[in-house]
Amino acid sequence: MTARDSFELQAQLFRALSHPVRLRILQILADQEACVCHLKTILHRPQPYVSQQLATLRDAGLVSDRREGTLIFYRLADDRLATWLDLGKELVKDGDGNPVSFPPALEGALANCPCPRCQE
Amino acid sequence: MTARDSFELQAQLFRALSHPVRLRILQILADQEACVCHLKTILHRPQPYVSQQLATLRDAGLVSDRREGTLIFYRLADDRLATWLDLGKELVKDGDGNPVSFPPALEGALANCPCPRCQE
DNA sequence: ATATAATATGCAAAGCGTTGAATATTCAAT
DNA sequence: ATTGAATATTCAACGCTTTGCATATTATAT
Repeated sequence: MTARDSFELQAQLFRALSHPVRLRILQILADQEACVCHLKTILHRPQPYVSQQLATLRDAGLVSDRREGTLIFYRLADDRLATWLDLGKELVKDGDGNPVSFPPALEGALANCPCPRCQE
Repeated sequence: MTARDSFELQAQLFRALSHPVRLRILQILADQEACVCHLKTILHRPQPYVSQQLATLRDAGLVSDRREGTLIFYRLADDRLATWLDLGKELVKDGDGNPVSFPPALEGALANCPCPRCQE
């Protein structure tokens, strides 16, 4: 492992994080694991689109998944990720250099989500 | 500021960080400020290339600069950035999922650098 | 075996980032 | 005013990312 390689690997990690939808997915998963249909409902995006973003996160080693019947639940691959992402939010500035406030993670069941956690 | 916007701004920050040369520059600046010629010497890259990467970092609000005669010194715009980047290194994994070790920041004067800090 | 629900993959068009090369700017010195 | 040194900007070619859409896979139920 050369020095150049380690920075390339770090850059790959940041590249996987440099997308607003993927960041939203990670924030949702920071709360608790979620199936694809749950994410698709929250994000208002077509299912293949969500699966593609999840594949990018999976390839980067940021999330892992587990199958339960026909549903597949995704979760953060590393517990430290959520904490680190939260810390990083303090460094985000808008166009004028002012700090940015993030919306609270939306928790609980979704009325229009077909997954078992939402249908009880 | 909508929710979608805040994640877009966060994504822009990560995009600026998703480049190996820019990450090396930030690590160098985490030690102390440096002029372009110093960075160019360490990185073995042509001057316009280095200035372009610095412009990307500046546009993202990650570095700021100060002119001293004909030299321009760059430094981290936020003290918390260095700490946060260091923390993030623990999350970097190689292709097999193993942790990655980063080379120590190379400090001190450079023999082949023309800047005043190296010519004493 | 078939049908259906949930998820994944493949593919192409459009957009964006990267890079090298040429050129422009800024400052200091003569 | 001209020169030289340090840095910045512009531009074009190339490659990668994004996105929507069609299709494939996997598992369950009948």
